[in-house]
Amino acid sequence: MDYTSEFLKTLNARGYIAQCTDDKALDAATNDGIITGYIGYDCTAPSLHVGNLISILMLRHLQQAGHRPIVVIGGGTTKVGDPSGKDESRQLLTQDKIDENKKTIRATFERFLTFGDGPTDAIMVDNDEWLSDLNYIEFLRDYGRHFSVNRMMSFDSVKLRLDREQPLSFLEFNYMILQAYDFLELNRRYDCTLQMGGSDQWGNIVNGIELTRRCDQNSVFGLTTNLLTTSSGAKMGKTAQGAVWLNDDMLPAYDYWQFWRNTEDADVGRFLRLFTELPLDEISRLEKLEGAELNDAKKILATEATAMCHGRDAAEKAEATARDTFEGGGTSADLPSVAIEAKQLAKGLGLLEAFVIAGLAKSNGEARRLVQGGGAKVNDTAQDDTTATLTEADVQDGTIKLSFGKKRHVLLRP
RNA sequence: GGAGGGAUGCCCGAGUGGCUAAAGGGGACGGGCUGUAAACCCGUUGGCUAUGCCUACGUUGGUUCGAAUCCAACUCCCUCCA
Repeated sequence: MDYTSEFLKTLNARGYIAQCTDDKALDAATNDGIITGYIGYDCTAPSLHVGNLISILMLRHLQQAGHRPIVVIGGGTTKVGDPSGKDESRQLLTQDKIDENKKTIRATFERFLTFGDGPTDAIMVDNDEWLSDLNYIEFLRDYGRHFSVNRMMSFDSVKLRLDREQPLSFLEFNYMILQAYDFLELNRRYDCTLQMGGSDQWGNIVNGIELTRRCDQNSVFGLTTNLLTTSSGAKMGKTAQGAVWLNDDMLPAYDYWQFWRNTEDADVGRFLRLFTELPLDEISRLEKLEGAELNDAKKILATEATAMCHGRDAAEKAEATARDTFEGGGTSADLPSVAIEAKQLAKGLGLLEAFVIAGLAKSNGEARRLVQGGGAKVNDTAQDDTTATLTEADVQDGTIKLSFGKKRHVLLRP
């Protein structure tokens, strides 16, 4: 449909929207004045990853369009565990671990949103505040009666698990009720009328909307985005090292830049619209580039996306480092580096061990296979001897450059 | 509570006394081709002080020269019955 509000027009033009519970009414509401919208994040890991990025950017667009975003940290719901999209119960996290994760996740949002006390300033709340104090019997009588088990069984998050004959604990079964209650509570506390999320959250969101209507007769909205996949259908956000984290102590800005730089051709336009804030006509020009020229668009994508997450300086530094490394064929002093002791070189550091110390290989065995497969380089020279050692003679300009394949490089600094 | 079925490497899944560090597939990684892309082709995919040693087929014991494979007990899951 054709939207009239700035918020929905932007999301639509940039390809964010998958489903909306009532897009006409939401369009009208966002035109009418400031609305408050929220997205919840469970703290199952110490950092969010690119899979969460779309939703974070939706909050950002919400704020830029003159509305108020709420970030809900799932301190309470994490204790239960969302069964959506998972085959098996996740291991339950300890309270300590949850608290720790909460702390490190918070920082990420400050890059993307403006927090404060103003009418459109973002706020962050933890659902542990209201969930942990619930009284079981009271909760069941007040809210549990609004949920039909028959209906709950039909939601994908539950149905998929049952169809695949995977166990679903009663604990997890309650997740959707708690998330629904979150929405009701946010509506009461902050007049929040919109919940957004990935399309896997559709069921949970709809439950919250219904609960709010049944309890308080308020009508609220849900809006979802498509889950992020590459054109070739692969789940996005995994690299050799694991997930693509947003916190730079989990993944350096250089590696984050590299992640975007390696985008598939077919995804460039889509990603530029979703993950950068370049004007749309500029994007349509970039995505029309063909062949090797498309690489220029990928560099812009990488730099813009990295700038938003790690700052413009870090992004440009990553770009320069990549240029030196890949196009200059040389070594940039800004590649990720690992310190080693001079003593180790004096007595000769095993080649395999060096790769492990650098964090490029998980074990000597992996390093050995790399050498045997012809993918190991020292100072850009291929290595074929698994028993070789590194000495002071290998130090060039104060470092030894180790390469794992063509793309992953680390400098050892004695 | 009863009856039956199941648990294998990152995932799926074959194996039902020695030839099994365990077929096959997926994923991942490396190489080739390219454009730091995709597709395709080739290779690798438990660890180590390495012509050997250690760990591994739910857990713990047992039988055997030898067990993922046979036996017992236990744990967990699934299906049906009550």
